[in-house]
Amino acid sequence: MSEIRKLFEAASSEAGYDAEKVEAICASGQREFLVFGRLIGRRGFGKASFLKVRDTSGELQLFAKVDKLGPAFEVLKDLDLGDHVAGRGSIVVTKTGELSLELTELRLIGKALRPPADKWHGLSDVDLRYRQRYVDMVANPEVIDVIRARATVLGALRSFLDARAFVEVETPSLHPLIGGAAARPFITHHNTLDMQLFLRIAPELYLKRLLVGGIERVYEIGRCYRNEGISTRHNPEFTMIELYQAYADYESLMNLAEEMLRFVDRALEDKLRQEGRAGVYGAFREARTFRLDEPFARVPLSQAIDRALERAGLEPKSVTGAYDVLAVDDGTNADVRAAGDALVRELAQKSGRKIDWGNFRRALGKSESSGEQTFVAYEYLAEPFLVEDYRSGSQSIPVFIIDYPADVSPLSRRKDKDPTLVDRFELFVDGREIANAFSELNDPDDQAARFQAQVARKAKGAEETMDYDEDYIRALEHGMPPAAGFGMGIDRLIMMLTGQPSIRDVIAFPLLRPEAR
RNA sequence: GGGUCGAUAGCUCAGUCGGUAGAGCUGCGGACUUUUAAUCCGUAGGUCCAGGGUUCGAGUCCCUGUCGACCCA
Repeated sequence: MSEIRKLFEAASSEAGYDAEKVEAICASGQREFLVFGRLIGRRGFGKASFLKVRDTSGELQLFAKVDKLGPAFEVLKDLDLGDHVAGRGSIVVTKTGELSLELTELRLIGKALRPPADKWHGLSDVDLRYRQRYVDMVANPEVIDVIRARATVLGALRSFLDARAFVEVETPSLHPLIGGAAARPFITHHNTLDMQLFLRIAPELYLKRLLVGGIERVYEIGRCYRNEGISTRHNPEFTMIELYQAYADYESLMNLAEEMLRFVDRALEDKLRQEGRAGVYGAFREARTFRLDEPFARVPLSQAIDRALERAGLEPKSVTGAYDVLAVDDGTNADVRAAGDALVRELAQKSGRKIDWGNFRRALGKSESSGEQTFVAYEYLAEPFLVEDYRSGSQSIPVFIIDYPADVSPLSRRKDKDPTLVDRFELFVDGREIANAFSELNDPDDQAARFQAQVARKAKGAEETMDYDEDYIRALEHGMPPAAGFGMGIDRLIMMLTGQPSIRDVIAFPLLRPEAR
């Protein structure tokens, strides 16, 4: 354990240094300490000097006096902010009440040639913060809190799953085919095999092969790559957890997901408390506008649409029954367009909510099936309002949207009672999607047909489609146990738990354009 | 892809009406033995994002581009 931390624990209480403890230490003869850390502040007084030193556990003031330090006092001349120093001395409390180490030894043990960021304003250039994270972290130590929180959360996820007999595996991230999600891949090449490869967009199909092989509970936490734009919610490489459980269905995974989020949050809180950083957890908690402690809502997608429309003051059927009138694309004939325009004018006037009708109609126009239309309706009519529609007190509660259209779910098992729907859910926390899960399709013929449909869409020019994976079909033909699978974006989870507004804040080195010269 | 804002010293920023490029911090030199952004004195530091245009004269006005932030899609 770091000496600074040890010293603080021995000599201070929550409020600050504890005079009695300091006395006790001095009396016990243990007042000598050796600390290492980075110099983050200094105030010089000629023959005396105050140095503020930080290590991973905290900050401590070193008090250098020429009469105690002797010739080593000269070291001060060469010290710059950012340097790493070693200081040995005995604890004292200064006139102003700050716990300090009165130095008998001082050594420069690591030199900083470049100055740190502005000591008062810090580093506020957002681009520079991400580009030179090492500068950012020194200037804004709360960045480290988030990185540490990330490690804690990953550890908690693992212990949660390990305790439930899940096996952690690592599957390939170089894929010969595109599969497991709807996204554009990064393309790369293997020289000796002279083979085109894709960086994985999801580990899904490999994990399900392991189900076929007999690992009944399996999960992977790993990097995935999607060749798409960058935003506050998207980084082209991101970390995902996927887990699969044989002889389970999506309902059991909803229970698991709820438990898992609460477990992880509690683990984060416990860890920070243990480390004496309860305030850090408090700040995370403070930044949240949602709560995890109440049962999550579970709402069928079509009901979510109806409910959102009702809350908007609209008769649900007036919209859900009129998709064909509302849809527009370049080929829409004038009469239909006029009827759609009239309907939207009427709806927009009645609606108590700002709905993006224009883009909703264009998305309907691009839809190729009624299932897609329903999904699009959900995206525009219900999803933007989840935070308003599902609340407890002043906070939103997480929502499982369940029973998606089969048309938008190429890997999910159809519902027994309604084959146009699938046993699937997406979990929204604070209005943001963080997880997607479903009962897995294990019928090789149905899967083959859905791969075919994907290939056909690609032939028509669609970009985010999967390839036909023959080996995966062959695996299913060997018999995959009925199973349910769950995928969650780790980065978004961390954002949510730590209250960070941008995915870049939870990724140490987000992808950036090359530095301008 | 669209909109808004921005880019000036190592860092954070100011720069009026178009007329010699500024401050604080940092750095460097000096004073100072209990400071909390220490203080005080001195000093150094510039491709004003790039290119073009208007003008006697452009950090400032105009155009184009690059990069970034935020919002929207």
